[in-house]
Amino acid sequence: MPQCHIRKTRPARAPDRTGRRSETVRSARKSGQARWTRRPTCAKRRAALQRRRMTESRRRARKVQAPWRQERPWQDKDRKARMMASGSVTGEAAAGGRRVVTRFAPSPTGYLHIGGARTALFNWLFARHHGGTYLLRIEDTDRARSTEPAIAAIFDGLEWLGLAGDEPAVFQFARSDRHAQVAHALLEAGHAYRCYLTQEELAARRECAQAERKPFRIESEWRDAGPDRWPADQPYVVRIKAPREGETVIDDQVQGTVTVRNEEIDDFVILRSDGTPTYMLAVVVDDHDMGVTHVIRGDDHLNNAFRQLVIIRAMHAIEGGWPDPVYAHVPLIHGSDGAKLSKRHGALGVDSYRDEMGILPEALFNYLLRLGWGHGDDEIISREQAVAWFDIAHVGKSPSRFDLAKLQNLNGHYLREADDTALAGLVAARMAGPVDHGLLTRAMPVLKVRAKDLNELAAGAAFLFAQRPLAMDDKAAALLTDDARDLLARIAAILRPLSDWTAVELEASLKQAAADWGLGLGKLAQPLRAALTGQTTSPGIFDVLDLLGRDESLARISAQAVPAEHA
RNA sequence: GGCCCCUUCGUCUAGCGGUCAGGACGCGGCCCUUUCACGGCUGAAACACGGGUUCGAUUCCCGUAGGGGUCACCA
Repeated sequence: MPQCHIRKTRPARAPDRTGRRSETVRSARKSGQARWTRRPTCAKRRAALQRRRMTESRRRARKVQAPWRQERPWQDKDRKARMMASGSVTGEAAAGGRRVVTRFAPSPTGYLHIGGARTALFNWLFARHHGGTYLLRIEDTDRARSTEPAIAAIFDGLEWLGLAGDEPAVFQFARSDRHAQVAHALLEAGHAYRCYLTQEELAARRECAQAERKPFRIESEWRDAGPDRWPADQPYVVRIKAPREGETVIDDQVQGTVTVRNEEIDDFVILRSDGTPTYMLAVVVDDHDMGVTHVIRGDDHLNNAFRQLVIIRAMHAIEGGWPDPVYAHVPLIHGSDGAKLSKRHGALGVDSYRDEMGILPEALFNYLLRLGWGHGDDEIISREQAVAWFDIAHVGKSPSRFDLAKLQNLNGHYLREADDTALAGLVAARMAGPVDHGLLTRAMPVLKVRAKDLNELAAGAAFLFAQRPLAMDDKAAALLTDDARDLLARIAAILRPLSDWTAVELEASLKQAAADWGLGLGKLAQPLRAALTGQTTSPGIFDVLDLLGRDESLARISAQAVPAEHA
């Protein structure tokens, strides 16, 4: 009984949320009315406006009669009936009792960018939360733009974030026969037609419409042409027959109820003149064949959803078993200046965050999760918590900006939490010379608290493996005055006979020395730090001494020490 | 331009008719401290605007302004 797709289980979000979302203000009439006041003499416009007003008041009435804050929509028989009558509704179809299947479907045009990564994350999370399946599909039908390295980069990035698919990825290009098969089924059933319009003709019409300042919509005269009129040996595309009356409404899990008049949807191409499928056809067929129940993607696809639904419903009419998927169109991520994310403002591939910026996957995961989704006041959210808490209902409707500072802050947190051995391995790869892993690992606890990315961590660790004579930075050099050098000589004399070279022991004797000399500990610590690390910032000085060990420490101190009498 | 969507501190967000509008990043101050961090405390900082509905709107409705998306034989 494939026709029954009414959801029997509780929906992903609470009914009251549904209500609020569904009552979202639509601005459908805005422009229409504005135009009306400006151009009152156009009868055609007046008629159109009238139509729109009627649909609007009908909608309003529907809202009043259906207080779905309290009632579950699918229990409201009137509402359901109204919706059936008024056209169609998606959202309550699909997944009725079925296992959740989501998918991430990037096109391999270079790298996995940050917006795509978040889409993948939401799909993964949603599937995990519902105990469903998360699939991957590479949309490589654009042969010119799809390359092996690009595909590898996407898998690589996903894996790094822990978002690899549950099954081997589907490659769209390999399925073009199946896509064409569906197109032909549509053709045979009369839901699609051969269109012999050339691209030149189309371009001319488009221009013409533009000249008259009228909206352009393809209206092919081939829509109803029978085989008797088909020109022989002429190339043709296959266009879907989109409905021309009524409206289509999508009950989007993020955007709420979105309604589009069917006259806005044109007869788009599903099969090119060379027989290859278009994206619009391919997604629909693949999603169906892969059993995708929930389509979670960027809201730049919201308009496409209405087109895709045309195909889905036509196929459902032909063979059944093509339920509307549940849609969730997630707002896009913008750059720090609010404009569309571009390479300039951090729309880098996730590999850049990993390789160049030294970001940990946990940090990016957490950051991306919080970008557009919230769970009360929670900021630090683990993978497990994310799976337990994630829901579409709390995905925001407005686009968000990418904030590098916050990502780095989060990264600092996960750095501090990270395992020292693992971290040492990561840092070692970023160090110039050879490193002692044992030493690096021992130093990690005091190093990682003062870094917010792996590069800073590597920079902070550099002193451990520096060769003498130590390079001094400007501030450190300025610190090593004659007085300071004399002090270093005296410190060396105190330290050299020490039997126990431990942080505790060192601290005790240096504090004693400072007291004996009537100096603050800082007076000793800063020159010592400069001599030992070549810098003015480092972990605690006793830790540095301890880490470096007796011989290396004394050697570095002696290298800078000059007793006063010799100065 | 048509269509669609969005609008709470600079940024990410909580908020579901009555809150001192909460948290986080960033920014300022203080504490801790040998430096730098970490940590703790603390301060400045927001409901785009205009109309309704209501005893009462950040919250519901309408509009204005601004922002975004989309309009291919690209995906």
